[in-house]
Amino acid sequence: MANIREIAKLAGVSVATVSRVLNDYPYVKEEKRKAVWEAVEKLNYTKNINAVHLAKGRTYIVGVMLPYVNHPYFSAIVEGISEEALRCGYHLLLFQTNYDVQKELEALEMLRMKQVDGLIICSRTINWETLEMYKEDGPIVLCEDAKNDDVLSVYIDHYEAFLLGMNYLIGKGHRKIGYCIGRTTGINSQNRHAAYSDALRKIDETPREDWIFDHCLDIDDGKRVVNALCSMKERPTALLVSSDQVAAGIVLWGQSKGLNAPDDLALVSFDNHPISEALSITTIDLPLLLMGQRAFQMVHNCLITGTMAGQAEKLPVRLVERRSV
Amino acid sequence: MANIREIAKLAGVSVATVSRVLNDYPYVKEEKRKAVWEAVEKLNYTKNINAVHLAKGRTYIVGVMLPYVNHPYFSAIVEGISEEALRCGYHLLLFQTNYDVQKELEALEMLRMKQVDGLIICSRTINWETLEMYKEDGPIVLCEDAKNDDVLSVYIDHYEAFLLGMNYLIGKGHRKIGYCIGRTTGINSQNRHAAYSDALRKIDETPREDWIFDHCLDIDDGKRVVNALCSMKERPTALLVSSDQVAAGIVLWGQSKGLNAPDDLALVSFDNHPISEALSITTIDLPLLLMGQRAFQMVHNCLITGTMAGQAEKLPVRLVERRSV
DNA sequence: TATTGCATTGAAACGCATTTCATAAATTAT
DNA sequence: ATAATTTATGAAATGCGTTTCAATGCAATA
Repeated sequence: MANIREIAKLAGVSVATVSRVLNDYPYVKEEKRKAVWEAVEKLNYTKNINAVHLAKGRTYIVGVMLPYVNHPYFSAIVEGISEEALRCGYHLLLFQTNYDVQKELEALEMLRMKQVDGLIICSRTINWETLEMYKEDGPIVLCEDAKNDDVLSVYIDHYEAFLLGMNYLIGKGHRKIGYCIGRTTGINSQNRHAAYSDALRKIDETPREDWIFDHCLDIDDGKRVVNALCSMKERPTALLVSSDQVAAGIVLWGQSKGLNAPDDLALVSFDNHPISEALSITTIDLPLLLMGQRAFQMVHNCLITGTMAGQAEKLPVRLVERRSV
Repeated sequence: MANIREIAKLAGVSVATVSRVLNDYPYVKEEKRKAVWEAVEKLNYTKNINAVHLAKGRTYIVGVMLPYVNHPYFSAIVEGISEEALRCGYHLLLFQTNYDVQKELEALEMLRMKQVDGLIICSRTINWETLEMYKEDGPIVLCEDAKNDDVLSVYIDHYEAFLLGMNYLIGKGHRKIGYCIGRTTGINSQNRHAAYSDALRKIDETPREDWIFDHCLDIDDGKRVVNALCSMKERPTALLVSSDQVAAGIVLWGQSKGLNAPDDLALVSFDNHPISEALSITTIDLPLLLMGQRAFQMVHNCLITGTMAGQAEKLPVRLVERRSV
């Protein structure tokens, strides 16, 4: 593979001039410019981008840390990030973690090693203190409530969103309410649990452990929830479900068990994925695409301005009334 | 940021020795090893990975070219790739193309520039000849039928799969059959159309243009198809649908229009996504996760053995009978 | 004791593009 | 016509880790 020095020699100019031509800088005579392009053509030259990265100290790559990709929640965020990245000439490096702290650390190390110019964290397990150790290494944007102003974040206030759902159900007369969630750890989940408890406390009800369904991510999990509900002596009259996918599973598997929404079980879920519309599920719209877009914009903004002032942006949610309540 | 030379100076050894320690090579006295680690600690040293990439001529990154990520079909493939990549210590760089040739070329250029060690193409628009120009630059694996032995591919024989679906419907007595597809260009789509035509010809039916629904990707598109069907004087009795998502949309939106499966419209779709089970849709299982895994393994195999012998691996499909026919 | 061989270690070359600094030539301004 | 700019161009430094090659030291075999 030819390098820039060979081009310089063949074109009869210096490497600096070749670099100028290649990067479209002014102050190069037209004839030399032509000579360089001809040499490039003749030797079939292509830049070694790793040398460029080394010299520039930049890669124009942003890392995306997430537990997994094949879930609508995360792929929607990634789509948003990707859209913006594309527009700005950046690429995305995926760090799939499965919530493994070791893998999360690896992603952070990659920021330090300059593999990526910035990092977007869609979800995490790693603690706050560890995260802070990498603040100097490049912009990090969290897609969750940072509760902390010295880091960048774009987030959905899941306390508020859950409260919105709870109050809606309570307003419809429900008092025996449970919920489904992807995992119980994680800041989003904790916020949601707090909203759940607080809302119940207001109507003098106590949270019931057995009405909280963990590990609910996909349609299949709805089946599990339906089965569990069917074998309960006392069951909730309503569920708040953290994902439309799970709610869809509950609706569909519920039908086959004679557990119909909204009469036997009212449902309010989250995302406003097309599936919720098709199934007439009342849902709380989450601007996931927008969250991804804003996250990238924040990283990008830091990169071009050089400032890293912490800022947190809360995105609005909206209840979409349909027929599952 | 400290570099390897400063570490060497502080530890009182040569840079070669530092490199040996850092990379865990033998033949370094224990005391020097310790001195190096201490210097690393003291100066808070981290490798600049771009220098490593430049020196090694490898990045341990594999590129993934796809039109978009937020569709279950592609996110399943990416999940498979990612799983294997993780196991082998590789990372994934996303090239989202939206089927734009310019963007596809960019991904290929990144292979040439050594940004990535290999490339997996999930779907493409770019033509065969262009693709071949990058063969020398590193392993490229196609996730579609290459019909050509001098490139690597893992694929689902969509001709065969579509034929399987068609014959199943025909066996059930259907003769007026249409189909839904994501796009009409693309090799997979062409194969499917060929199977459709061939199957109809066998029973002396002619393909009907207005029973072929293009741009069908998501649940929403099912709505469009239902609306179109409802306003037809003569409508098909069965549809082959290239994605479970679309089939789900057709089933659900069909219900609200009094168009019920299987009586008013029989459906056979593809993927065997959980949603098809929940809706009892007869589907043809596509091993997407496996396809992703095998694709990565092929790239990886080329990288470690250095051989690039073209090979094509066909993955099996399987009809899952349920109640939409 | 002479010799083969492994353990250790460092100097220097290598991968390659970007960028700064100094210089020279060509214009424009005074 | 002279000073002040602007245009053009190359040498050399810079970013930084890996790897090869030669050399030295020390132990084991002949």
